[in-house]
Amino acid sequence: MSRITIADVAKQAGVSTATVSRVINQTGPVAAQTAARVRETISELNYRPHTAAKTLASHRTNTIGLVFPQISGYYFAPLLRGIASTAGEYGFDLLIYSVQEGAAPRELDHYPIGDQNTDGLVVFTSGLPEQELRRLHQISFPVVLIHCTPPEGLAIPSVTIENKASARRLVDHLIEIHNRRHIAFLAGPQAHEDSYWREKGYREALETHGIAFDPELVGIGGFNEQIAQATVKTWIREGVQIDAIFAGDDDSATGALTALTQAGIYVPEDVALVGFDDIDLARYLNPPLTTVRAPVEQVGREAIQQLMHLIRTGEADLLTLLPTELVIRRSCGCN
Amino acid sequence: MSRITIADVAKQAGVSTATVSRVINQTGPVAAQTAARVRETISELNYRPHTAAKTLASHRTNTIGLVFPQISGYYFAPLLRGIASTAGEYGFDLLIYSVQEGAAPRELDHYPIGDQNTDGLVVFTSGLPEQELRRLHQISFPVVLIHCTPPEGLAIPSVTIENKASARRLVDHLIEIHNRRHIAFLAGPQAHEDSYWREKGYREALETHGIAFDPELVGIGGFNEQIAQATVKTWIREGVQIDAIFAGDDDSATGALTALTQAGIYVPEDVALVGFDDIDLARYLNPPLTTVRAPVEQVGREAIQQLMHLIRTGEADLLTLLPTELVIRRSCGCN
DNA sequence: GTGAAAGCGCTAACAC
DNA sequence: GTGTTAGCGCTTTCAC
Repeated sequence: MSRITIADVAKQAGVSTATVSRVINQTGPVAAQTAARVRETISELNYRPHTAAKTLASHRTNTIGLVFPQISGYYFAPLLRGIASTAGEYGFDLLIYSVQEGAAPRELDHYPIGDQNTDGLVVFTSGLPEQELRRLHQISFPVVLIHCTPPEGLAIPSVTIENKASARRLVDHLIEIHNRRHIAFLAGPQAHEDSYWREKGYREALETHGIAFDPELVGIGGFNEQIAQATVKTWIREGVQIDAIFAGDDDSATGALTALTQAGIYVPEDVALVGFDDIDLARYLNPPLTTVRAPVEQVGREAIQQLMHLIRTGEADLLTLLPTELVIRRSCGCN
Repeated sequence: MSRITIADVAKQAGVSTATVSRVINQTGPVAAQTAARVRETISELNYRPHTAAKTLASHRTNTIGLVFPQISGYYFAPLLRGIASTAGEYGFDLLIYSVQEGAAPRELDHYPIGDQNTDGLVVFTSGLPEQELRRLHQISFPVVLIHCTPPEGLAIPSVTIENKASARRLVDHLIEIHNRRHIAFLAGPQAHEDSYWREKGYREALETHGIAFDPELVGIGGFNEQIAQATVKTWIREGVQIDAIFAGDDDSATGALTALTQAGIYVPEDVALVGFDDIDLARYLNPPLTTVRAPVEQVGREAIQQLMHLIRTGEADLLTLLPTELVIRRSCGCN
């Protein structure tokens, strides 16, 4: 049962392998009649071109790679959906590699994904160490970053969402509509870019409204329910004066809500609460959570589009910022 | 900037390409000293073997393929995590293909994933049409199915979860502990295997307890919140007598809960409610939902393990059934 | 323990 | 419009 090759097809159809190749790839002219005969033979023989041979000969893998630090979180599925479907539309296959959680870091000289087996890479947040990123950049290998700024001096295109502006609008809303002045912020993990910009928006909103920034009111949320809950508990115990909480993401908002509720503090009457992300759960919380929605799937689509552009032309937009949208529910005090 | 090849390494290290290949793949004996020199040269030159060339020469892709009907749902991320991490542990790359939703069906003779570019496939539910499955089976290509029984006559290994037994235990619980006798079932989509077995478990529980099966009490849930809500609304309007609902999945349970609550019917006092899946939301519902938890990530791990076995030995277990676990909360009447 | 050389299945000049 | 053929970069006998 040895594999059927292009030579078999050529022989059976009474043409050369070059002609078969031409009809398959629609490269170069072939007489309509010949083409028809070849196509017939192909399906008769149930022939399928061997991907590796094609790649080796053409220097194109027709595959794009996706590197993920870990497969989890509410945004994973929609993001991958955007990426997979767009890649498919361009006729590209998708190779994915997710860094093993807690696994030993890969030896430098053997990442399973890269220029050896893809035409370009989409890298999510800190999926790849700076060194590998530099190497790829140096050999002009197409890479697009998602939710991540390139390291110093590397002009790598990136696509991400508008964090600052919507964080700011959210806090503006708290101040202007609901008259809150003592607004706490639950920060995400250290060095997390999304968290950084959300905090930035928070600070700008305060400043604009002449409210002094109080470092005491910035706590560790860790983009995590338990951590946020503990932090808010501490605030309550210590009697920190707060009339609103901007949680860095909806997970920490969920934890904050639990801490508040357990302490008999009413949301939004005593303390208004807002989050970021609009996870499924947000609308089921009690009260339903006011938050910000990001176009996650579209981030994936856009990343692939930029990557395709980069592969084809060598150029792409250095920064693509996708707009986010306020989702007003009841936890801020509305309704 | 032409690519560094094995020949460059060989030359620089003063050996033949065969020797370099041997140290890279640890195939065949090499003097320790020679090996060291070669390794040094490799990292000096920053050499990376070209995947396609390797594949072409060795007839092994070292890649496994994953076919998905669509990227969504609560189980997607953990399932993929199980698959990706296990594949990685075996040193395999992961190529994924998800059928475009609403896209025209692929031409028969060109699936982007298959024997041309992978060593084996994991297929989720109805990811691949029967015809392609038959073709692959015929050429003895390794395939493992997830959450899906192979078509008639094809002995393809599959791994899935215990639906029937836990559905039955759930309904037993409703009958024995909470004394319910008029238990409705919200079925999933037509021909959905999980739904089929869950209903089977439901029927068995009824039968065991001498409760006649009443077709009136089986409604369309569609594994969907809206559909389930509409169905339950209809039941209420028509005055169907019900003291419990077994929703085929948690999404339909959520819809059922909304319909019940809106009609002023108390859960669990008037009508007990149970679901299946244990989605994140389940514990946040009011009351928290009693349901069944499936080891989703482990399904992925197991599928890859079976596939690896199949690739290596040509054999695998025809059916792997992973146990599920009752998660008792308050919507059934407990506590 | 090591090297020479024949492919693996395809593409892409180039010639006709 | 079509055929010939030289690689693509690697693995793998087979000698030595």
